Amino acid sequence: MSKFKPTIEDVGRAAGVSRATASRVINNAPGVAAPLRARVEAAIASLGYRPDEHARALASGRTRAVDVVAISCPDAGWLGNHPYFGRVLAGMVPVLDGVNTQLRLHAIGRGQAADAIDEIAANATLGAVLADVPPDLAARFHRRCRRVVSMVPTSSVVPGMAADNIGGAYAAIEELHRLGCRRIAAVHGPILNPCATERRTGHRRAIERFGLAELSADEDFNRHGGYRATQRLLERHPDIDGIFVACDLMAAGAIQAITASGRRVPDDVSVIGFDDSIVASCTNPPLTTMGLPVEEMAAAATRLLLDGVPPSGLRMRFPVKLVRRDSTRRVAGTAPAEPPNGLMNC
Amino acid sequence: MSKFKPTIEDVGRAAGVSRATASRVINNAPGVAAPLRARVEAAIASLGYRPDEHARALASGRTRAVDVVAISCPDAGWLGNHPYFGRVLAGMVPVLDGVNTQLRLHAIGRGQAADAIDEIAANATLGAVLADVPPDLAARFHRRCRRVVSMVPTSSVVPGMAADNIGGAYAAIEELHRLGCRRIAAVHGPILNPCATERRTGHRRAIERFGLAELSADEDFNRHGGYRATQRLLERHPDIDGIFVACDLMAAGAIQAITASGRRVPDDVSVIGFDDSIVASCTNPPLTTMGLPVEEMAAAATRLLLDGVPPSGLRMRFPVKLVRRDSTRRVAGTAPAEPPNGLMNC
DNA sequence: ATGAAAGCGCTAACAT
DNA sequence: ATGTTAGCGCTTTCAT
Repeated sequence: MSKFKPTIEDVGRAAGVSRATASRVINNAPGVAAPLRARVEAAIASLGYRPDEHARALASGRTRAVDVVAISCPDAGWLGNHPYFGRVLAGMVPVLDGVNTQLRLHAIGRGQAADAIDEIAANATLGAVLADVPPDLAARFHRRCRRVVSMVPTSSVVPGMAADNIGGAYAAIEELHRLGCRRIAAVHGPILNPCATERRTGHRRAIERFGLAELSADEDFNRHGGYRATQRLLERHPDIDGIFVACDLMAAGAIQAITASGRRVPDDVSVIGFDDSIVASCTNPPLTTMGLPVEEMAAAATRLLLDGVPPSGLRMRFPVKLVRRDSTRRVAGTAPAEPPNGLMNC
Repeated sequence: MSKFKPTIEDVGRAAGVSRATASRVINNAPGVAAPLRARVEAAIASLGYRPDEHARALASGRTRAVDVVAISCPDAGWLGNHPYFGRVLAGMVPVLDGVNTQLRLHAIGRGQAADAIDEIAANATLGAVLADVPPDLAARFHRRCRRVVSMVPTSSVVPGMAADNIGGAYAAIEELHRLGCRRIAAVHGPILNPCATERRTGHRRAIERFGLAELSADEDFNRHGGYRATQRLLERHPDIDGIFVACDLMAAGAIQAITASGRRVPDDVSVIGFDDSIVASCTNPPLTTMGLPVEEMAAAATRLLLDGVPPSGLRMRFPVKLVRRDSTRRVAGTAPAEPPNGLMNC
């Protein structure tokens, strides 16, 4: 493997054409005769030519980069600790691999969020994946730059990845009901959060369908919130026998609160979470949860950006599917989950 | 805020000097008279000049980038799911912020690891942070490129961030002993893993010091491994009353296994983990653990790379400190952990 | 110590 | 359809 790095000039020479023609082929621009194009492509292959991204960026004025933006809570280690972001990155990296595109990570604090959004939008090239950006800021970004896709349903004009949150929440309640639970409570996320809203809707539909009482509480999407909400719920309605919790982190807190109240999971209270993140297999008992294909969604979002400007209002739908572990009662005749009841790989 | 982006030419003109001089000031190269330097600096400030990284890279032949490399298990969603990597990134991002340096993320599979390492080393610019790279590959990287720092102690020539794994493990056993445990077992990580080795050493020293029997098992650093090891240990030594587990993920499995055996945590068996990652607060009961300052370590590693070539064999030491939650018995007179016994922010 | 000038590898007008 | 040429913004000799 030689040290020499071929330039477009070399390619042109090898193919017996000018630099410009080589450039056209590389960027598959129109206006190159088929035979020439073939020769250039052969030259590229045989030389192992790879365009220099810096020269390209300098000459054309545009860079190839995808931005990932997340609002970080300054007080917490959010970005770092929250299982969600790692999954988003994990989904993006493989699709960016080999397409000469840099991945820029932005963690912006709540305070200067609007300015940061403007700045990122102004410098965007291929576009941005919004990992956890509230609707108003997402819309703001979209107003300044169309090359953007949100990982969650948000302002209706902003292209977004739409997991079936409604169906997932409905299915969770349905499962609890099938398991025999009749006093089913729900721990929801923040009022303003779009995902939380959808999951709330699914829950509401299900309780209407099954004729259940509405027992619910709202809190922030974190373990502590889940703990508090569950504690409150249990005090107010001691006969609760099943809880749907709108995210795994909260569900971890819910299980702790149930245990602290002297009840057992799932014997006294069944719990279903949402996400299927790493924490789902680390709770005790391991958490039954509605699995979200976060990595796939992130990959799809990235591909969208790579392919051009995503059409405004686009929604890509993703299914949410039940992952049974041990925080829900087992119905007679059902095989127990594979011991030790979690992902084998974690 | 105008749309105009000043170039080095503008700076030169504003300062009444040539482009070359401006360039020298920008790169603080020697050979510029103090007064001129001051004028150029003033011009830069007033114009809000920011050098174009692409032009710079093209002209100089070098880019400003820091690589992060992690070995990913292909079968698992490792990079995405493992709480560790998110923390590493979270530590790096803030120090890279505003220094015009790109962060390249590499997740390489076990198979083509050596090739990938060579490739990354060949293209490294500011250098690489090795997040989870085994000693032989770390050494290989270092042989090809000195601009590298490992997040864990590894081959002795490779600069590394060294958490006090030995002291941490020792302190964990010490705590268990203080709490009254006398049949203390240890669940260790893989034989070849440097961190696991150090934690094993700390454990060994402590049991010698306290005159305890050596009850231990080795498994992979994941929940499943922790589960299996604990299960085995409990079968062989039913009188175990405390377990030190070499990482939080394993500890989550350990708690599950203890519960599954009909014992209670911490009443029958106390558990101490290692890392203080997100999962530590999500187990049930919340996990007492030895906290590792991963974000700080990653930040330090990044700064090292930014500052030049880290000296071979460098070790930066970081303390590991006990975080008390509820998986360890409470001694009489000790205040209970803050309810709900976890990080308030997660 | 400072400036002039030649590229870095590529794209994009403009010619042909 | 293809080639020629002029930069993109910067670093870096080489003169002065």
